Order: sequence, then structure tokens, then C-alpha cells
Amino acid sequence: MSVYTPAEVVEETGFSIDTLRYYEKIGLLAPVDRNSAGQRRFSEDDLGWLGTIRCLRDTGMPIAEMLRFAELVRAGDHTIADRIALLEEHDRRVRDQIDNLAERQRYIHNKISYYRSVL
Amino acid sequence: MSVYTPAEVVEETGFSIDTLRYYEKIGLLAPVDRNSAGQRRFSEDDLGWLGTIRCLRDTGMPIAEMLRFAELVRAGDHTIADRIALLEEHDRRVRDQIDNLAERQRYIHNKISYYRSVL
DNA sequence: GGTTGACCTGGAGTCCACTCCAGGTGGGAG
DNA sequence: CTCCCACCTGGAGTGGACTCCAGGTCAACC
Repeated sequence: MSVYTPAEVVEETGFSIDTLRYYEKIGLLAPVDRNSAGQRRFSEDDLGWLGTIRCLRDTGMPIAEMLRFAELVRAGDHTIADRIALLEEHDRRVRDQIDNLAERQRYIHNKISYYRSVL
Repeated sequence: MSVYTPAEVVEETGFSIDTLRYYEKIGLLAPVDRNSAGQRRFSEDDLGWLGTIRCLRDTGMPIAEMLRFAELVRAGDHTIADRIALLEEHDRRVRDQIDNLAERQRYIHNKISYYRSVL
């Protein structure tokens, strides 16, 4: 089981070290293992979880809701139905976001066409 | 030429009255006409511009850039090429956003499928 | 003529998600 | 041995985009 230094995790996840500490502080990341000097050593599992966080964050999920999800994950297998419900709800919002963006994009395209026509 | 009260504009645009005042204060909205009592009376043009703002805002354009666009619009027809450039740049970012969301959505779908498989 | 309600102003406050800072530790390179 | 560098902590500060507030005006309705 390999471990990762903060610098490696920054490199792999794209989160800043401050953000990683912040996520741990608020409990979005479970307490990370430390070496004898008290420095963080992230596990493979931490990396996987950070990947999930990245995905949820980048699709606009607020931290408060990611925290709820994190709690469900920590609570064990009996919360899987709840996790599905949470992700499905989020998925609907992502779909709405995409539809909305596509709709607005048409407006932008029209605007560009209009400007081109008066050049 | 009909005019609109603040309440009507709130109704039509979905912006709150505080947001409308804020946009006027920072210059995103040109100074709005007033009646004899000093109350705002929005024009058809204001409504149209607010529609544009809504679209740009909802596609994630920061206020600073909307301000730049507003200045180009106010500067007159010789800025049309610049406006096209700005909108095309923004359009690219919107496309990236949509692609990104679609990609992340696949991850979410996989996650849901996985959870379903272990139920 | 009193009350209500929509509106006004300047400025302070809020929320979110970080981001930065000062001051300190421990291990490895030269 | 000394220096540097990556890392640590608690807590303060930032940026963006609003949102709220106190105190005031005016017109209209009862």
C-alpha cells in the first residue's frame, strides 16, 4: 500500500495544499495518517475519495452537501440507498445545468450572428 | 415606448431589486430613468440588456467581464468586432463547461451503477 | 388626515470557499 | 554543522456577488 506526500497529492488531484488541509479540517476528508514528524501521508483511499470530491465539486455541489455524502460513506453500507438518492438528485441538477448552458449558448450564438451581420 | 416599475422588472427578469440597484451602482446597468419622485422606470432597452446580463451571468461570466462588455456596447458600433471576440471567447468557455459537466456526469453515473450493484 | 406600501439612499453585513500568514519543526544535502 | 525545504498549526484575510438595514419620501386609499 503506497502512500503519498502532500506535494504528490497536490500534483495528482489539482487541489492546493491549503485546500487539502481545509477539507480535512472541516471533515470532508477523514483525518489523514501522519508520519513520525506529524506530516501527512495520504493513502490510496484518500486519493480515490479526493477524486470523488473533485467530481462533485466541479459539478457544483456545495460543501455542505458533500459533507452529508461523506457522513453517509463513513456510516457504512446501510446508507447505500441514501447515497444513491443523493447522487441521483445531484445528477438531475447536473442535467439541468447542462440543458441550461446549452440553451444560453444558443442565445450567445444568435448574438454573435447578429453582430457578424452588422459588421 | 412603455416603461417598467422595479416590481415589474423583478417579475420579468428574476433579478432581485437589490441586485438591480447593485448592477446600476457598479455601472453594469446604465443610469436608469426616474419619475418625478425619483423612482426607477426601466425602459424596453434596459429589459433587453438585463436579458443579456442574465445569459452571461448564468453561463458563468464574472461581473468584471460583463462590465467590459457593457463598456464596449456603450462605446458604439466601432467596437462590434471586439464584442464578437469577447463573446466567442466566452462561448468557448461555455463549451468547455458543458463538456466538463458531461464528463463528470459519466463518473456520477458509474458511481450510481456501482452502488446499485452492491445493494 | 392617517396609514399603507412601493420605492429611495448609503453603507454595513453575509455567505462561500478558499488562501495567506507568522512562527515553528524535522530531515536530508553539501 | 548548517542550511534549506517541505511540512506543520491556528487563525486572520480575501474575493465575488450579492443582501440587508435604518431611516426617509411620496402617492393613494380609506
